[in-house]
Amino acid sequence: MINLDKLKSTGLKVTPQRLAVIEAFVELKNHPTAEEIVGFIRQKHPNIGVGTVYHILEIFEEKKLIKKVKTENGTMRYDGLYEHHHHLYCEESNRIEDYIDDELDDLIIKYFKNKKIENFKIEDIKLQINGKFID
Amino acid sequence: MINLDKLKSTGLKVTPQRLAVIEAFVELKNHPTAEEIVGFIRQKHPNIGVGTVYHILEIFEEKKLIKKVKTENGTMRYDGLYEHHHHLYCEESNRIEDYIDDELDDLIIKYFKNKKIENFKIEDIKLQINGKFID
DNA sequence: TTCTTAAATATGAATGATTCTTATTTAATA
DNA sequence: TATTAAATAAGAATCATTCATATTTAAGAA
Repeated sequence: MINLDKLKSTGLKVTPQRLAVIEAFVELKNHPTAEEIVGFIRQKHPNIGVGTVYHILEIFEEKKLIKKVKTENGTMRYDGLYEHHHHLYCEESNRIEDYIDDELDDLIIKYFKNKKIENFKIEDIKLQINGKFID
Repeated sequence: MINLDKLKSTGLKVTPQRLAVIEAFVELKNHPTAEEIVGFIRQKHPNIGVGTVYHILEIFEEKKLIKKVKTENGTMRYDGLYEHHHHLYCEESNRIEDYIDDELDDLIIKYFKNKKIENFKIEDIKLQINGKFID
């Protein structure tokens, strides 16, 4: 998950707005949209600009601190976890959770060691696991 | 792949515009955007409305004739193949190809028969296979 | 500490894909 | 052939995102 140290290690300037975006990722669960992040931050910093947040998110993505998550309806959501992982989706509730499973990754890697896809060189495989959360 | 018979079997009206959208799916490869579909159709039917195409695509999706494909940059693309399948993506060229692999599906289903995900009931699993096309 | 400067931010206008509204037309059927 | 619900064309409206610009600021240098 994104944090201050990771931000510092990129060489980017540490600004109150960037700290606020990081805080938003820590506090907000479920892969927030840009608007949700702005809403969260405005509780404490009412003057943050929407454009600024979009800009910060873009920069953070470039620096591999966060990932964009495309959703069914088109609006972007953002994931504070950059490292390789999969997603659990519930279309009903719109909830998204990260799913990490090294054993599964191994299984799939092994599978594609034997069975090549013609005309395609695989670099990365992500699973979109659709279903329902039970709680 | 979508075709006239499938359209008829939904009970929807068969209109020239809908036939043209079906033709666009058959002719255009690589999961076209709404704009690309409009462009293709306008070669023969210059007066088709953009809103009409969006409306047809929405209806077709509801009736399970096509699928929406979300892309990295946000604009929707459409897939004339509805049946369960995976996608090969190349971020460089923006090309998307369908990938069908029953053996792989079996493997994954078996895996999740043993290893349940806590608090989640799986309904469907799709793979996003990122890499490069070689031709 | 103060200065310097490139980088970051706020603001609001612009864009572009998609949706909506409304009047008109048409496919299907009786 | 007449009827009618559904489909379409046209263009306005929306909404997320991007862009342009003037202002401010973080971080390193002096």
